[in-house]
Amino acid sequence: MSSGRKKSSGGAGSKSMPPEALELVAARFRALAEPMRLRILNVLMDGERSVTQLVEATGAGQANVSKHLSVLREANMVAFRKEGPTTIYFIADPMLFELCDLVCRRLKTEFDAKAAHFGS
Amino acid sequence: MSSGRKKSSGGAGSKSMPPEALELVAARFRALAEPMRLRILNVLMDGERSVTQLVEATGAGQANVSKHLSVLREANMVAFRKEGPTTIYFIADPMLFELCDLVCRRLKTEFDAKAAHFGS
DNA sequence: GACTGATACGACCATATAACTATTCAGTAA
DNA sequence: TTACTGAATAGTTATATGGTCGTATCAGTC
Repeated sequence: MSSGRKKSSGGAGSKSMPPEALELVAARFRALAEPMRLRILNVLMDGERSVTQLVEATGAGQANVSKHLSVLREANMVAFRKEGPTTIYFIADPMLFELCDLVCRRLKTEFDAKAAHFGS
Repeated sequence: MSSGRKKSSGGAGSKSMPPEALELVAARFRALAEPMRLRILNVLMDGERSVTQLVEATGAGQANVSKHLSVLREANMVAFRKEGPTTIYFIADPMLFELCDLVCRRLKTEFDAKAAHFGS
């Protein structure tokens, strides 16, 4: 049983999902598939920021940051509040912390495994 | 402290990551950003399958499935073994189970929250 | 009202890529 | 060898999207 897995494992994997659900999940991952958006999220993980602050922190153009923020907004990953003329964004989805941690840990594992091959 | 988070939370979020690392993480998510690839992974979560079986299970063209499999291979998410003339693919990254479970649960949470608004 | 700063939006271009068709390659059997 | 099957690849097209520029909108100030 190297790869077999019971159907009753959980709520995610097994039992074929309908196309609409797959599209929703894909859209989720698609929002995270851009380095610039990850950088924005990474900054926001340190605390809320205005658009101008994000522009400075990322080095990207204002229009570009604004567009990426709208993508993250539609994915319900960030939210904002208005404070006078400025808009302040913050992370709205706590899942992001777990998600990024999961992927980063996995990448580190693979990297270490590769490094071990050279170290042998 | 509604959005503040300590810097020492883990290995993922905080402390700005270098662009190369962000690109690696993005590539990871990019591989999961296609419904068809999710469908393939979903089938593989029930156990290993040949390419032909995947073609039948997904309803996609053979060339298309093959290309998606190569993407998943490069992302180290699936692996394969040859058995005579057929190639048998299986999930190589256990992280996928957690990852999909995480996203699916989150989607369900949001869906239920929206449904509650109508039910009130 | 006019002006300034902060942000969002639309148009545009360049690039990436999903899906399809046809072809090629590898392995097996006759 | 030839024929057949399973799988990968090349070439093409259509679409999606990231980045940039210019402009619109909106809040605050003079």
